[in-house]
Amino acid sequence: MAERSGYEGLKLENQLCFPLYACSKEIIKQYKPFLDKIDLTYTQYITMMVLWEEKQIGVKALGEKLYLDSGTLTPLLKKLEAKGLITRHRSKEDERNLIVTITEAGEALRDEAVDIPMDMGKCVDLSPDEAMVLYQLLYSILGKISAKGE
Amino acid sequence: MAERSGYEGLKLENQLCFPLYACSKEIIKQYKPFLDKIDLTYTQYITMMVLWEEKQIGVKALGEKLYLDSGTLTPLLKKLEAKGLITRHRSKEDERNLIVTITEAGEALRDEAVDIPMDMGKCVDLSPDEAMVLYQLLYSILGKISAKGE
DNA sequence: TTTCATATAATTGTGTGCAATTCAATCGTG
DNA sequence: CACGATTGAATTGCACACAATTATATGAAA
Repeated sequence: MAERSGYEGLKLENQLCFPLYACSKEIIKQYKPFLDKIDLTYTQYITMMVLWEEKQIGVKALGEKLYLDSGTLTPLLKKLEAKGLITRHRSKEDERNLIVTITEAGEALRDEAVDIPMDMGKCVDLSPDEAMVLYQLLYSILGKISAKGE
Repeated sequence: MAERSGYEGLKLENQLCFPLYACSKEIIKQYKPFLDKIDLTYTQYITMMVLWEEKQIGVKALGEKLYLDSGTLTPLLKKLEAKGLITRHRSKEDERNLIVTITEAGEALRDEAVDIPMDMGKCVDLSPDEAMVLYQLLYSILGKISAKGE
């Protein structure tokens, strides 16, 4: 009621996107000390999380899971390969597809990473209910956006 | 109950941080077509949003509002200056402080940006209640993290 | 089978994002 | 006033992130 300028929408505090963006960055920053211990960046960490589950996956499927494209993944995967955590090779059936496979060393790293989720949970400190609500809202948004792009 | 591997926490779907990170990126991607029209990147856009409100602000205060540091802001502000949207000059009282001031052209851009929040609202499509809950949870997290760093 | 369209990863270029360092200005203490 | 500590911006170096382009491989159609 107070504001009739027509510019109300153009305020940082009135945009959902901004706290989302800021929150994401700040939480990732909280991960840094824990990830430093296993010498991974955040993006490398979420990539390894997929590989700890899948053992083997194509770059395209990996990109869909992580919402990342080959421009980001190609150099990142080369670094993980250089660290000895994964191998990269072309699919025999279709040479266009590059398959990423976790190595022994990559598997072993999982044991060193096992406490990170709990350590981080302490940093963020939401109630289970709040976490659930937030989680569902975020995946609802992601679902709607993905649906739009087909 | 089903899973006793001890690795349950190390799954992408069980980490709050991941949907937050993915959601932030995907929404920013949705902004692109609208921001292209006024030739701003997302980071430049939120910077201009502060300046449309404040007219004039120091780099330090700007960084605190945007959760960005001088390493990000310095080159970004130079680009905005090159576009003629802002000016940069040192404070007379304390030469360490760099003051950013919006120009006429910067003010004028506000009129071209005025529809962006509504256009984006259509893209995300949450109910007002959901948006409010999400908004409050995010600022609650941001508040707790800021409080920890004093 | 040749050729055109499609699929996929890699490359290129631009713009963040942040830690660490540097540099200049200011402040506080003796 | 001197000088060491602090502050604030700029710089440097590294790692994304993504749009656009390129290159190669596959598949489909004539």
